[in-house]
Amino acid sequence: MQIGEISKKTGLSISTLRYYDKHGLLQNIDRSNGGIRKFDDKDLEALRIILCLKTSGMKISEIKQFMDWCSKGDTTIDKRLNMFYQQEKNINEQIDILNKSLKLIKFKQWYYETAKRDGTEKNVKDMNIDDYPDDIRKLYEETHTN
Amino acid sequence: MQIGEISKKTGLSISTLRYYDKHGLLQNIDRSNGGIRKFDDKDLEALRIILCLKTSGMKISEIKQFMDWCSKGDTTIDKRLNMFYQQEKNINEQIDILNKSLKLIKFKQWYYETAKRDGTEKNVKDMNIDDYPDDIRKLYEETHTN
DNA sequence: GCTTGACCTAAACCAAAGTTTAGATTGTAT
DNA sequence: ATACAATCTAAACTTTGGTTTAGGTCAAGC
Repeated sequence: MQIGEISKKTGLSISTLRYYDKHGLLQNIDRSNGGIRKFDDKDLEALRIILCLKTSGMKISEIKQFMDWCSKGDTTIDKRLNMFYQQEKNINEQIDILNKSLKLIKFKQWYYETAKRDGTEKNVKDMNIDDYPDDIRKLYEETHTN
Repeated sequence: MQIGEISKKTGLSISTLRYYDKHGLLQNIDRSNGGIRKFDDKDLEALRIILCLKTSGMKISEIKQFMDWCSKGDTTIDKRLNMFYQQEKNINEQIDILNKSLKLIKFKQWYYETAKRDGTEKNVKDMNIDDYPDDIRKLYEETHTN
């Protein structure tokens, strides 16, 4: 497979693929005699991991580190395993943060739904917290502490 | 409250707070006669939203758009409500992506745990998919389709 | 042999989200 | 009055993750 086909399969632009190659994320990609990159399934699998790590917030330089470990062989198995443990933690933290954001978003939805019904923000803005519906007050308290 | 105290309360650096102010995220912050910013609880509440929107992936320019709507009054209630609906969708999509990443991470944890036990990556690399444990094969199939 | 679309590199460019720097001002405490 | 920490601005700088541009090659079909 050539770079154009890989681009279509992964959704990454051709220039991004070349950028990743240049920065060491795609290690020992074959080349034709003329210098054209020849990708195989192993490269697609590497890209799957790269995309996974990238979308879960890992930096290019850290992904390169991992790829370097992969090339280095069995002596780095432990490092790679620990990286995946760490990345699991990172992802779970991100999900927690997103769920917390979601609570504030939900509260604001109620706030603006109320304002919309009233035709004005005034009433809901001046409303006493104790007069919020129970579930909304709970959201408010969870998102407005400390 | 002055900028240093707000910095401590929000965890944002002083320069970031000034950057946000400059880019219109903190609208009509009071100033002392000498020009020093005086923050109040309303500003802290605004920062709560700013942080929530930022950590859930919204760009500074989009957050500014929202703040501009807030300043514009009741005519923009609908736009603001819709923004919160849209942001809920965005967050849920992000969580989905993270959960998908988590599956590949889990698969790789098993892969490297096995390699670690064996002392080499060789066996597990060459292993037939049908010989994966059931739960792991499921993870593999969920993350290696299309 | 020639054309043509896909590919190549290096280097410049870009946007976002800040951070740093330099030099000036404020305002509180002694 | 003076010292001092905290604040101010404008402008330059930084990092990350690419994209764009310019000027070539490659290789398949006619």
